[in-house]
Amino acid sequence: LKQPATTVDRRNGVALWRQIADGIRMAISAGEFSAVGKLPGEIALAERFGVNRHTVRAAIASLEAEGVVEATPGRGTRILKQSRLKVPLSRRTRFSSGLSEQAKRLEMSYLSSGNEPCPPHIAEALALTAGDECVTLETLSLVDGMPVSCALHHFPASRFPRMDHYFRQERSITKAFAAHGLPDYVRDHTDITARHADETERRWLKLAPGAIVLESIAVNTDLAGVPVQYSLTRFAADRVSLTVTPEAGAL
Amino acid sequence: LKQPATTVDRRNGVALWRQIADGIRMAISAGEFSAVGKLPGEIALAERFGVNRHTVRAAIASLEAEGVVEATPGRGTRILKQSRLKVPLSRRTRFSSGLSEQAKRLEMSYLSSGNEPCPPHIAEALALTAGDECVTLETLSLVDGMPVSCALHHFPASRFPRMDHYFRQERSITKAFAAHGLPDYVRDHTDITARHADETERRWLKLAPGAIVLESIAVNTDLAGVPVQYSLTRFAADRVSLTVTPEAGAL
DNA sequence: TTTTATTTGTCCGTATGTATT
DNA sequence: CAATACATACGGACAAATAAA
Repeated sequence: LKQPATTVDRRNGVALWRQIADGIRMAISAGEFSAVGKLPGEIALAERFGVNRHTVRAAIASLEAEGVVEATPGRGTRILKQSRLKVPLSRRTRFSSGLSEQAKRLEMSYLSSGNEPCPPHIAEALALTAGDECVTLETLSLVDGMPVSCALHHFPASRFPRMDHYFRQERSITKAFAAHGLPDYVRDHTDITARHADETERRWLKLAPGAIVLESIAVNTDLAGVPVQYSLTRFAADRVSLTVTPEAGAL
Repeated sequence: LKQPATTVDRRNGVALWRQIADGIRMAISAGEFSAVGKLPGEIALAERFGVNRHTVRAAIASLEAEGVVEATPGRGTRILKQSRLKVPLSRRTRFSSGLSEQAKRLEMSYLSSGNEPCPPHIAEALALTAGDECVTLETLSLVDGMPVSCALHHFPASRFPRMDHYFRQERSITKAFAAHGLPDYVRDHTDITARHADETERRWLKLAPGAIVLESIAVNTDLAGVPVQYSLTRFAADRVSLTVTPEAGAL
């Protein structure tokens, strides 16, 4: 009797079909089936994971809903998506730079904005005193029409009172800074974690339940080192990888 | 009627209690309850997540099993572990540097090693021709006894034929390089993605099913820019955040 | 010390989701 | 498309431990 190649655990809060869907997705992005361009048969997959064929079917159905594969009776399950977008992180990180070679259409759309007292931990990062006013801005980045990241930005209201207004005009944070008389800015530091996407993120990024987001918390400063922007960005983990390079200076 | 502050989804393969456990763990590491040092009551948490108290209890039970919190009747649920380990990424990234202030015991243990023809994509990164021999080395990093990351390293066999041997003696890649006559090396670039942990990673890193790993692919070079090391490192996402800073130079 | 409120722990039952045969 | 077994989630009620009045 053959031992299952990949084991899955029961009774741990994650349904078997989801664990298997994740396992198949992982194998796809590792290029395991790229030679044939389609998945092994349902029975073969069931043996590989040591589960029933119905369970594999449930996993494939969820991958189909994600647009990762396409199952056709008699033909098999074809793989639709494979590679990830490389998002460069450097000392001069901008949305457009580095992505233009990888895609045709880059858009940054407006979600919401506001004006509120700065939360303590953000005030600290922006070198403000807690309670100082700050401008908030929520944005969504799309690459060739596919949502890639959503972000919540904080700016000191005293220095950049109309960031939201200028952003809605220009659809660019760099240009909104320029409109405030700041021609250039650099990345101070970036903190990267990963977690499951919540409901709002899944809606904005068009993610399936259980999907993973890469969360980056970044602080930008002007050339004198004074903080000008605090950003919390969430990337769809299965669509991007973050690439840290020294070429454009340290991040 | 009050809207739940944090939303969780049903019927998507991830149990509610697991989503809530992740949500509470996230809030803890964000320092949300650090003022009181304990969690809100079960009823308050149930309202916050919009679920039954029993569901919150299941979440807390799993956090208790992880050693994150400790529940006592009448007293509440005390927080035992607080923050994520901040793993610095810089041009001079070393396992020990930057972590020594955050923990007492830093260990790097040996898992396995080998000698094999270099896979094409790794050969390209190491500036070798495909099929050239390379030394592989698998390691596990522990911080205060808790596994934090596991890694698979590749080295050019012609230049560093005994990396595995020296590593097993010294328990340090830096020292193993030094034993080969390479006193210093720097990080060229790092590629970061996130995905669900597979079974092997769950076993090594002591992770629950459904847990997330941050995967970093890094290339180190000598001071002349010649590649010396290709590393695939998987971090337990709920135990670390990767911090990219320019202080020590670019990563 | 007693009382009271709060909080965790345990019991019951019921409905639905998950996985196998 | 069954039928079955188990896990998950909810609702209510009450007991036990703790802390504060």
